[in-house]
Amino acid sequence: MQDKEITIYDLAERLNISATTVSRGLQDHPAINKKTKKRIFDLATELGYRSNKFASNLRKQKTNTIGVIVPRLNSLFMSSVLSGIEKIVNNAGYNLIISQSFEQEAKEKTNTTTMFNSRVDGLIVSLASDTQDFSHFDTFIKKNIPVIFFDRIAESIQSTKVLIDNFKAGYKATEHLIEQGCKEILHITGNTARNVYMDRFEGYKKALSDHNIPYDPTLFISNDLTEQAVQDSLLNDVLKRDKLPDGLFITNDSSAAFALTILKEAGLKVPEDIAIVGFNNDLISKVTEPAITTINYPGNEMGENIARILINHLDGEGDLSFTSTVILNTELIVRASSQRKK
Amino acid sequence: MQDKEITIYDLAERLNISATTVSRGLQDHPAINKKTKKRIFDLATELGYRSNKFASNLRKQKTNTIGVIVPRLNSLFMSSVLSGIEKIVNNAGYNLIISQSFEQEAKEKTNTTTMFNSRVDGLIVSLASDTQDFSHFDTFIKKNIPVIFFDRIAESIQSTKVLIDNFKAGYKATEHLIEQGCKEILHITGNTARNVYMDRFEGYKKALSDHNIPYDPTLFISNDLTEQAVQDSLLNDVLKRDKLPDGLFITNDSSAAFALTILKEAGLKVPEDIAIVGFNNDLISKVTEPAITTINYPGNEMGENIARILINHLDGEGDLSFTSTVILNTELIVRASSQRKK
DNA sequence: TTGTACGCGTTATCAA
DNA sequence: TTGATAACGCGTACAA
Repeated sequence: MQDKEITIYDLAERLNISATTVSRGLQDHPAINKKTKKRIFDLATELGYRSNKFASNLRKQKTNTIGVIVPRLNSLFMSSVLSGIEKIVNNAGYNLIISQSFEQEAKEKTNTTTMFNSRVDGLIVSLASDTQDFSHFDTFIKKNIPVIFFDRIAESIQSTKVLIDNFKAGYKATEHLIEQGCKEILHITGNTARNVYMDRFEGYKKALSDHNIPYDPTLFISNDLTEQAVQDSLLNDVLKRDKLPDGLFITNDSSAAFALTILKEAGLKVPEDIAIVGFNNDLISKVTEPAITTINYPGNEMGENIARILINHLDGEGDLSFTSTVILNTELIVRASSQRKK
Repeated sequence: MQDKEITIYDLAERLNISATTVSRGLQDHPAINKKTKKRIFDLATELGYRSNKFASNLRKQKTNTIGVIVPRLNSLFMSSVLSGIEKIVNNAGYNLIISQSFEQEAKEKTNTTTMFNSRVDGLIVSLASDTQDFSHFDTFIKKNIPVIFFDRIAESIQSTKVLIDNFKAGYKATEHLIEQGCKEILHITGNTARNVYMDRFEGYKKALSDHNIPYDPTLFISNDLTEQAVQDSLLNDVLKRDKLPDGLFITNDSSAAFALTILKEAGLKVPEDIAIVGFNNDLISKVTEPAITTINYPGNEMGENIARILINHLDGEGDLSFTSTVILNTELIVRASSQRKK
């Protein structure tokens, strides 16, 4: 420690005014003389004063910190969301604490507790894929600390939710495959306990029925979408069948890329033998051979929306409509992996 | 707010002891009777007591928070590093504040200031690619707040650094291409003001000279490694040359994947016409056609190392050796994009 | 082994 | 428009 930390008392002493006035001046309090304010600010910058957040937090009982818990950071979608959140939240003077659940309920619970103990003013969560029990959020709800869920939400929790229309996206993806002439569309997806996967699945089924294609349960596979799981499902099951599917709708781009690799190795031609649609518009979908048709997720926009809602709430506005649901639009991006017709 | 927040005074009152004893008991102070401790802990859990970090921080003049500034979150490497850091840091009772510079010096400066004002106990930084001036870290150094640089470091700053041996990695990658019969090896990389790119470049040159291949400056291209830049360099320059290179060492996997796509579209065969080696072992390198040979970066290990060093320092140990440099090993992962010989 | 008393830096309250 | 004072919850020197 070289220079001692400057406090409002130091400023007050030098300016021959009270610490109260300094505090008010620093906060641009309307009742303070403009000249006094200027003197305060000038000296503050001169001496390198910085407000002590802990004293302030202690006094105000507020932390100006927002917690974020996500399953994983390593997707373009997640980092776009975070980027959006961070932008808004920073401008509003809040800090961000980020942690990952690595798709595990246990880690999610621990993280939630940590956030609680850090007294975040608000929490933003995208659920781990295997979270079944939501009691770890009860402490927040009890204390009226706002929790916003996004993307992977819990239907049963009363709280604001921000997500895309997964049903519509699933519908669009499936309909696109049908329009490309696919009749036997395989759907590989995650745990349907999670809304995102369930809704996409429902969209898939609706598109089939709207086009008079009967739903075939053997064409539905639910696993954890890891490389291993996708490989298992394809090699040990699908590729051993007598009748192979001619379309694949798989609900994330990395998995789509794995699937593509495996199918090509098995000698299938994409899109001629099997057309593929992924989900997320991650970088990876652009560089495979062929590039993968996918659903574009508005990550940044979603992040900004989440942050705005939360901050409005924290700043005391918009309190009434707090248990709302915001649904964002998605867009189908057609690439070579599914184009069989011009 | 439903339940009022419990403080050590509440506990003290109920147990008919002083707040001091409660405070000590909670901290497992040796001088406190075991039975008293037990009574304190039991009541604390019963009432849902949680320590107020702000009061504690205020009192201790320590925040138990560590700041991390990285260029971007969206690579497997970065999320592995963060994951490693988070693990160690959490176990040691610290919190993590993460922010992204998006490769911009200005944003990096702002983030640094925010971290400073949040009074982080330590800072972990990987520099933005265009950062030239490091004065924003001076405030930390002046106040003796430890700053650890990793991966993208600043040679000129006196402080602990954790990184891989980029020189060796560059050497290995290049040598591998030479062994596969390449003679005209194109090297596309980032801003060589940054150590990671400069060192890989030096490794590249050394490998060439050790194998008696003269260094050809026209085979060296430095850009920002974005999709656009890679495309420009290849389409508007390299592919128009009379003599095409027969090897490409490009220092990140996304760029390698872009390059691969572009070269294939231009009618070149990989690895027959041109063999490719990337860098990072990101997911993307596994799913391209062909899969890309790359350098595996020990992200997790790096993260854990960084965190351990920092925490040891903060806890008062290892103070002497604080300006050390830790270098981790890398490994070449050979895939189809470079294999021309068996 | 336990308790008293004070201070960390800020802000809310009340008074001037 | 400004000031005096107390309080936020905790940790610690000193005392017992």
